[in-house]
Amino acid sequence: MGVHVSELANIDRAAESLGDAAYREMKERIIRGVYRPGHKLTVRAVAQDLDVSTTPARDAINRLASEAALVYAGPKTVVVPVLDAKALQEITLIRLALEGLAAQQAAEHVVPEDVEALKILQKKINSALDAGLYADALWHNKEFHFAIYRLAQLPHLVTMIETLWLRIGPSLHNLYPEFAKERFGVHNHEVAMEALEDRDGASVRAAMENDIRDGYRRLKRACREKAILPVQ
Amino acid sequence: MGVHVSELANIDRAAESLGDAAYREMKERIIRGVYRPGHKLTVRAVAQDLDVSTTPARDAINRLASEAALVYAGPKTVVVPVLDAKALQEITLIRLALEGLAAQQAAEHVVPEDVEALKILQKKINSALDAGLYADALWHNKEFHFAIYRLAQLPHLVTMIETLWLRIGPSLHNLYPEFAKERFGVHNHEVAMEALEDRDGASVRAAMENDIRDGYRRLKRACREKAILPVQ
DNA sequence: TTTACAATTTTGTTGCAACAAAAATATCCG
DNA sequence: CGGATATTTTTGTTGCAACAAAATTGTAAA
Repeated sequence: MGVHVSELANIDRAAESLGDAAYREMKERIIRGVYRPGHKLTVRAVAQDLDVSTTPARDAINRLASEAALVYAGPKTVVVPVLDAKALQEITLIRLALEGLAAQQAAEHVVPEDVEALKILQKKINSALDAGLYADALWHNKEFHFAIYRLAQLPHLVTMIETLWLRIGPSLHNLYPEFAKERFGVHNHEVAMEALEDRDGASVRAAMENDIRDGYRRLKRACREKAILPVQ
Repeated sequence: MGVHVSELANIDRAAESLGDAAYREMKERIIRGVYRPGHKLTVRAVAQDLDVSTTPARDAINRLASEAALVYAGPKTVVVPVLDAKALQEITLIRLALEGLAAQQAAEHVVPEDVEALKILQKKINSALDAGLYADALWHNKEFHFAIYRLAQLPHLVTMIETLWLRIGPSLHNLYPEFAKERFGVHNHEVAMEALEDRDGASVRAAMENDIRDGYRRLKRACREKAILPVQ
């Protein structure tokens, strides 16, 4: 078995197995929109992409499929999921419950420094929108949300929310710039930060729930106007 | 042509692979308490138990670990999770959010035949308790809960709830018969069924939330009184 | 041209051996 | 005997070849 150059990037991850690294890399690519909805993934193609053998590639694909970040489209075909209205609605319902809970609990542990960090993240979102870098804006938006959710100090909950974002993430990239142009969530984010400063859990929850609902409406509208066609 | 996520339930997947079968079998054993909390699982031991090679055994272990149904207790050791107070509290919080949502939505789709089926399940719970078959009572209790949750017709949600039950399941078996003796949930279940007959979502949710909270209290108390020591 | 069917290629799965890291055991020296 | 060190065993990981099933391509007859 060969030693790979990827060790240059992360020295301290020597303990991580190739399968775990492949999983992380694939997850990142899915979230960042490298693989578009409908894209078919094969063990050997992924292995070649990541420069590993079939075993770690298969490990990564299976793990992502078991989290529903990838879905089975046939007996021997795994694809990046294509969101339809029904799935979008269900995932939004679950997101409201879980992210609402995380947002509310965040108020229990927040300290002023956390809000400062959030303000910096919000600035990054705004800058990315100004520059038209919509993929970056989406990324920073994700960072903003999870910075809040992590404050709740409920690791299981954060992990579960991540799997939900993984399921809708790919479809977001088919929708910008139309989606991002409307300055998603700026107001809701401001309200959430103010509520965090007041340690007002109910208001934090309300703000984040509004953000999720606003995103849902835009996404639903965009899905109607512009059919999301799978690639390949 | 891409496949939409909600269609996945309708697509019957081809013959089950050995890895999937191993996963199912291991999951069943964990839920039924064959492997107790703290039990260490090795690839080769599982392979021998299930009479398959190491590859499907490793697939099953990795998948269960990625769902947190098994946890890493060291660099090279996967064990059945031992519940501590903090984890129990967090999972209960998430259960309240998710199972509450499922219970409420169940009222939107319930038909009288569903309630009849629930009454039969409740009878099975009572019979098992009468006979002192506590493991059976736990099993039927699980069936009762999920029969309600499935009514919500939200497959993603049901899957997520299942992973939560998988995390606390093993520890339940360390607690009965003390745990089961108190006739868990009989009253709450009755209330839930009446609310379902009235299609009163808020009341179904309240009943199931009460059931979860009652279980949580008993579990917490039992954990305090009787330390759950890992086996081996 | 179209359709049915055979040949070929692609692809996921499975078992297994080699390897390295960790754990367990044995050994030796004070 | 005690503790440190060397040795052996256990164990997860990785790469790979063989296999069967599915998808694709090629081919020929109508």
